[in-house]
Amino acid sequence: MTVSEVRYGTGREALIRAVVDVVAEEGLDGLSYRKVAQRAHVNNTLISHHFGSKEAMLEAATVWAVQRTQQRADLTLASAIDRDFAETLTRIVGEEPNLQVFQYSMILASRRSPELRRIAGNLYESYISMVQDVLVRYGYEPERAAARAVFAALDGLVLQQVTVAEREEIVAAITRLGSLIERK
Amino acid sequence: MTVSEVRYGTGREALIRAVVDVVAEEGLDGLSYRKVAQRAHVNNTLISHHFGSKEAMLEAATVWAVQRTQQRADLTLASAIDRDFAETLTRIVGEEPNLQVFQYSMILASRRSPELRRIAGNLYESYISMVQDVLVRYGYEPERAAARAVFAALDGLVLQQVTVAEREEIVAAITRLGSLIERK
DNA sequence: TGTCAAGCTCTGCATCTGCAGAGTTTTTGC
DNA sequence: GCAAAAACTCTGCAGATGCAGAGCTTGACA
Repeated sequence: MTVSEVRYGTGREALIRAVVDVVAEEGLDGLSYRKVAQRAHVNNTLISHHFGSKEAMLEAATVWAVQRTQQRADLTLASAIDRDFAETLTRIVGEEPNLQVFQYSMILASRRSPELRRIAGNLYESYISMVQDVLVRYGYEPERAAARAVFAALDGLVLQQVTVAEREEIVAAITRLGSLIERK
Repeated sequence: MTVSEVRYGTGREALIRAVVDVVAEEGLDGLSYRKVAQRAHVNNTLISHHFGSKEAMLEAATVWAVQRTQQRADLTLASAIDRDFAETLTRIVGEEPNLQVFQYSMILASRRSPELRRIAGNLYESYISMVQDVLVRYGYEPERAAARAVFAALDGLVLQQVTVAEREEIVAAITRLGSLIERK
């Protein structure tokens, strides 16, 4: 029996990380047991062992990605949407773009999966709450619509960053967003 | 030979429409020649005949979707980001959600395809220009950063509409966005 | 040290996939 | 009306896929 390249007992997490990378780089259409396993340096049937099905594997990877993103969001926590914040957010996104791309893929996939929809809905609500806190510091009443709109702007700009735009363009847009919402 | 259910000569467009629907409903991972052909009511090998490959079929569908979206965007053209605009935009999105979902899928896929990246980049730039025109009417200088940010907010809100949020929430957020950017 | 459960690999298979090549049908243009 | 091109269908196939079932390895615990 071939000895696995990962430490015994760490295969599950290696698979999850591999899922995120493969999906981000090759899309959900490029995802297969063999590709994930190769990336994780384990045997592909370990996927069935740990997750049972492809769908369950994706759900587990989504939960992992969400947790990881929220840890990193805590590092980004802002009291203002200014240039510092823009530089920090785009730097963090740029360090691990696959994490974001994977999540956008799963957001879209949530249309076909009640469980993913629940996870995605909760994730977005938590982000909207964080933005709402920031808006309160800007002097706004705590209201959902404004927070949702501002969060959507950040979400949309991150989507542009990982797809068609340059980081500097996103830094400028986020900074400008901050000045747009300043109470005058 | 089985008689096709679509009028002779219209198979190509039927396939393209079917691609958009299948991708939106089942993801790129759920896309196959047989599924698309079944949806289009033609024989699956007509795909090879018209497009040559799966990738080329997706590019053709993207071009079609972009053109169709831009026609519909012209119907949405706003002089203001207000409640009327919000109702119209969300209504149009709600009438044909698959078109939007397909495009988000292809935006993500553009990371892996120079041609898709070019198409997506152009599409986004044209939208940002439209938003810039609106901002000029609001009394803003013609500058890219603000337009990009406001377009991103609309893009992010449409993404939420087709995934995790209710239409009324999006209407409220777009309306609120309008008031946030009003010069005071 | 031995046992058992969890982690892991190997073998195998039914089904699906993209698409090649040949043949049929419809349209176009002279 | 006929020939050629475009549109379309049928048959077939090599390769890929998810995952079942059996067996091997490692770690935990008594």
